[in-house]
Amino acid sequence: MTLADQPPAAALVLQTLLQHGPLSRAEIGRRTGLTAGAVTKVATSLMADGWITEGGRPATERTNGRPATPVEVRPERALFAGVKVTGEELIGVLADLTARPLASRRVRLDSRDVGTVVLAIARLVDELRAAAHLEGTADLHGVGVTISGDVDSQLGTVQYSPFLNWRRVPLAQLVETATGTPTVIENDVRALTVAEQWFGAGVGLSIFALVTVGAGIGAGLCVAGRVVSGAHGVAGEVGHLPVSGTDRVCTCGNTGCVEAVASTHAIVEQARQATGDAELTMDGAIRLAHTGDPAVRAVFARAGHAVGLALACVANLIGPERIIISGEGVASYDLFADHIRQAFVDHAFGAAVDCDLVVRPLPFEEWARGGAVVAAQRVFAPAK
Amino acid sequence: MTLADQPPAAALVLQTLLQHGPLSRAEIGRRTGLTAGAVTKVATSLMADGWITEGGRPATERTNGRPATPVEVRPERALFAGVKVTGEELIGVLADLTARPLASRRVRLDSRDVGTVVLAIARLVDELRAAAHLEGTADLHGVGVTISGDVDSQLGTVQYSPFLNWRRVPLAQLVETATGTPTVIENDVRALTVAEQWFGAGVGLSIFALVTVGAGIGAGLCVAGRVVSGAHGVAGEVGHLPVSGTDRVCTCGNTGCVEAVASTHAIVEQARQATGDAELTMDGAIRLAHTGDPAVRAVFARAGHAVGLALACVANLIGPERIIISGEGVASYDLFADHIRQAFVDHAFGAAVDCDLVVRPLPFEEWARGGAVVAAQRVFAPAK
DNA sequence: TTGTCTTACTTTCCAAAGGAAAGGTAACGT
DNA sequence: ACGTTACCTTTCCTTTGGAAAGTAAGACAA
Repeated sequence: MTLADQPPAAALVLQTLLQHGPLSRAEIGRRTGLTAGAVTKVATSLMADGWITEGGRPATERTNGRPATPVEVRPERALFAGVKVTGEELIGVLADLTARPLASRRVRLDSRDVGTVVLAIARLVDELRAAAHLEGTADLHGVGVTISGDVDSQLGTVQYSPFLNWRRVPLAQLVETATGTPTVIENDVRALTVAEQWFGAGVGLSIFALVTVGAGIGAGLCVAGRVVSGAHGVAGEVGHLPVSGTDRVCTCGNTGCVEAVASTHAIVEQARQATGDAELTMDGAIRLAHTGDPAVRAVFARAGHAVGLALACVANLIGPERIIISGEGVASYDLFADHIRQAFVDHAFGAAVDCDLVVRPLPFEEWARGGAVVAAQRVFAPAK
Repeated sequence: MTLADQPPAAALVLQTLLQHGPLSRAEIGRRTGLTAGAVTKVATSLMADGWITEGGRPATERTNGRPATPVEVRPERALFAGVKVTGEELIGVLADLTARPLASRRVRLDSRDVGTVVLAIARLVDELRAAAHLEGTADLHGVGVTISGDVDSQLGTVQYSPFLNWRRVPLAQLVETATGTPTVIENDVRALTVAEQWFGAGVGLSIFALVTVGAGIGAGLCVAGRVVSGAHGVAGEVGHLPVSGTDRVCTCGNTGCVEAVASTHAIVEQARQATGDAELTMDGAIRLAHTGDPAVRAVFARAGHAVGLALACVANLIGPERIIISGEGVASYDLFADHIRQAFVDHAFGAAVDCDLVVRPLPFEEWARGGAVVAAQRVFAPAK
């Protein structure tokens, strides 16, 4: 089922293939530091177990010598379900071993009661499982549930979820029982970070950050191949970095938080104040800004400035190779972009400005896919 | 010479003994996860090579059964020199394997020319070497040079040092040639962080930060056993987090930097403005504050507030188990302490307030000791 | 066609490392 | 004295991956 009965190097080889597509055995050896003999043995073993297969075009060009026989991952070897839980709905995705999404479903939640939600998750997973059967492959290998808030993925418990008002819920156990499938849970931003680490804009980077801008503003940090969880479950809380003046009060009760000026809610509120239109929506504000309304544009400018400062904090503190900017807020990115960049380059210290800023509009399904990747990690990156 | 001819587990065992004093073989097995047999083998091998010795009181209490025979590190097995280079002087320390300082020297620098400094380092190391001979043990095993600025410890080059105005100086190679002893170099704050990680307030913590407050304000981060270097050599730049208002301009040209209000220089300058006394020194400012001068006290309060915000940023972003506060500024810590703590608890998000704040007055020799520890790391934590 | 060159892959052999398990050892209590 | 307990040692064995020699498959040239 897992790689447990494979040699340790098998995980290394599989990871390399997952991240870098079809490769010849020789190339795998070069990248992993294994000898050619070792690669052959591992590859044979992985092939016997259906994890990889020969075929696929080699990435390398023609040369002298014997032509290479590339091997590649068999994506259908294992399927995973990822479920993102919000206060209002469940978003589910079925993904294969290479994290390609095969199906997705959304379900509204009418109750935030633990039992109800667990049942809804189980039903959603069953639908995805049915879709998996349509794919004509084996059963689900694992389920990954992601949720915002304080999640202890080791224990498998949700320590505290503000949106659902849950405390110390052993969600992994509950979902595992309800679905009959091994289940892991993880904080939503961290799961998204893991997905980017293995299959997104973080592949191959030793250290990077993922910042999501939207209803909330959060971040995931990946250092030396592991996503930082923080000693107390708190990490990547860029939304509450105190960098944006003292005039607005954040939902957390403080002043100065990035979220107090740059969250969707904060932007709408400020735009309403600026225009005097108490009914203004985000879309309306974006339209006004696009038509050049100076007051609304100033709101976006300030938000962009705050986000830029937050990115500078991240860059100055951990020195990432790249910061991936994402989230619903990215839809109106053109309104912030210059201000984000400007504030960032102004306040990034020294070589920290060399940090690469990348914008990725990750749709909501991507968040659910993060869950699937976390579940898949149990297979291809065991015991980390 | 090194642990190279010892089994891989030897490093693990030696590290455990270095960090947790005399332990019985059984206890080592429990802590490292090795079997009893493996520990015996490794211990025998380490003992044959002089790294450890039987003896020392066991930390555990009397119980039934055969009494334990504790083993402990032989500190004199290897000696290391640590040198901290500043713009004005060299500080050198001779330390043993357990990082205990055996001797220390200071030398004024009258030139910042590379050749001159290298020569002065070599002379200083020779003096320490002489002291080592007095100790009646073997020769120096390694030299660790630390220096503030952008240091690439892999390459062994100082990429940029503002204080010395050096660029791309292959210092490790130069010092190694001049002293005839294997030499490593490292950024000074990172070296201090490594020292705390192995032998200080960071022992046993999975994630912690060290913040130094003084002429500059910097930090070292230790995540999952490794000190973060940053992709571009920049990391832990808390001094330039933009959290402290826009009225004062930092040396980096920006406004809002913590250093602009909380560095020694900034405090003196603000105190001079507040009192109108253009000759006021730091000591004078501290005296005035202690006698209750409200204007000067406000300067310290603001500095403490800024440092507290910076600590909150660190806590919110990486979620350390502990933040060690250190540096020359700690001398007047009583003037800041409450404001630091207040700003920290106000702005630390959620469980991040559980982060432990510890004050450690690390004298300047400790910085040099950091270099010795970095050099020693090459022995007991190879190839990390 | 044939030989040589180059690179890819496979096979065989082997040394290292640490686990499992059994045995030896030194204290205590009865 | 004897059992109990926990520590330590020894022996044996599996696993793992490296070294090195051998095989395969194409290009190229004579």
